[in-house]
Amino acid sequence: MTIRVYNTMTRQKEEFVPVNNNKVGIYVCGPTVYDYFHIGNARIFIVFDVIRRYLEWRGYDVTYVQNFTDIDDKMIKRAQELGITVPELAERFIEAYREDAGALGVKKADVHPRATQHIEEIIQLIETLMEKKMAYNVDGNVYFDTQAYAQYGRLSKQPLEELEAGARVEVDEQKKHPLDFALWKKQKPGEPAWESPWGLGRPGWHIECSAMSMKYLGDTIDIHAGGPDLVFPHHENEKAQSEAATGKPFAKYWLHAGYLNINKQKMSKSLGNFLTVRELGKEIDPLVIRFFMLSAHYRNPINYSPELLQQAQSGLERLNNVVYNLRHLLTTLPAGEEETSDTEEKLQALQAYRERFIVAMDDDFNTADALAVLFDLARETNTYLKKKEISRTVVAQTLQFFEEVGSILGFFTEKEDSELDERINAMIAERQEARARKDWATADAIRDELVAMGIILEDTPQGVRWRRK
RNA sequence: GGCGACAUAGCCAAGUGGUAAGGCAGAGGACUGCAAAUCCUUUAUUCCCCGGUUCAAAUCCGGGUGUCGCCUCCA
Repeated sequence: MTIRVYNTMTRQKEEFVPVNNNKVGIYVCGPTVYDYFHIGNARIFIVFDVIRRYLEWRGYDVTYVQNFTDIDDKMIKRAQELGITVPELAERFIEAYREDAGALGVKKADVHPRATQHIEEIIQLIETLMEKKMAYNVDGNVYFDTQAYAQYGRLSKQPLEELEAGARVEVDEQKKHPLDFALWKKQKPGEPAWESPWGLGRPGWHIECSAMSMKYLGDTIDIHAGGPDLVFPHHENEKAQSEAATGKPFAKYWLHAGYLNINKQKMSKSLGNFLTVRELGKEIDPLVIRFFMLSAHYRNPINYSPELLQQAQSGLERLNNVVYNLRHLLTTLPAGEEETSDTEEKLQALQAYRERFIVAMDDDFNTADALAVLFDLARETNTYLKKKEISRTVVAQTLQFFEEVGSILGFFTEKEDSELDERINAMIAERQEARARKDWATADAIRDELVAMGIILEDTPQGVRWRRK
């Protein structure tokens, strides 16, 4: 079986074949660290985190790079507003990124390069472009010459004439062509700047990704990913400058997720209609946000509303419950019941679920379909757990499967907090005694007390089970 | 003006030629001391509309309508 991915470049699904055998290089355009990121940004981090984990699970040796843009106009402006330096600003929000992304279950990238730590590489790349006459310097500002690169516009499928006609960009008299973009920006008074062959200045936005991508992943990477609004001009420009410099394809597959909308409008900083993970995470388990994102295909637009998040929470709880139940049963099921008459049949059924999961994910990472497979298995498992004879082997392997796919999707990790367990168990024992003598009032009082502590009790044929929240 | 995406039940959502997955919510039932969790039943003769191709279309083609996005910093 092979994985198929939708490539923005060709506008169709293609068979996924890495450039170098088993090695896969992925570069995802990361955040500009001038503020907390919002749930629209979060979608990108989550979606490509899952794609990364899935490729790893499928046996690829993945190197995952996600940058931090720590110098640009917005950084400078925000630092001034807050009365701190640009590096201080960057530090603050990189730390915030780590916390928020971590809460969402997003793994750290193998490398999180920062633009300001790669000025040398950026300058070298610009020099290469100057030597090749693909860039020109006007009084300390260096621009990429889009007219010198024949393929410009191919990624975004934008005819050059139309881009020009529709351009509402303010005319920069220095540029030879309106579409030309800055590789190096001359320092303005009070701005951070670095030495360069063209004088003091700072890198343009697009060039940092090219330079860092090449440094960590080579001239041609397998997957270059980002938000849909990066297709043009950011990725188009990255592609142009990179390929102009190396003469090689920059990325084999271009992946772009869909928007996260709110009230049917794109959520964005500039529209001011955004909701940060930091804020929302106070009201709801951030993993619910993650589940919500994965409940639709990553390329489709999804609309945010509190009601939909509520739906997602219910759905995730259903899956969490079956995993809780399996874990609980594994601790209470007596030894010596490894197999029952239908063990073989159940294990085969489990194998079929595994295959369905793979088919779904192989098809352009269809997490919505993959979750449906888990819901089907959840129903079958719940039914099985009501039976008189339960095979320990089936329980263990079903749990193992849930935990395995959980490690791809980012769910079902066991939370440990043993310090409370003892007290909870004592209260449960006390309640059981009350129940034994049919003292329902005491039993219910203890249960209410536990609920107040965030513990939910369930009386099951296999004993009392408790879980958090 | 150019380019593009999307339109499936009350809500969310998969499905790209073979006769509508899954989740949430609702209703009824089972289980339970009561709950919780769970299970069963139930909710689209139909996939925005109109044509066409085909034995067969939600799926392909043409036209239309609607919503959104990109073309400017944005994930």
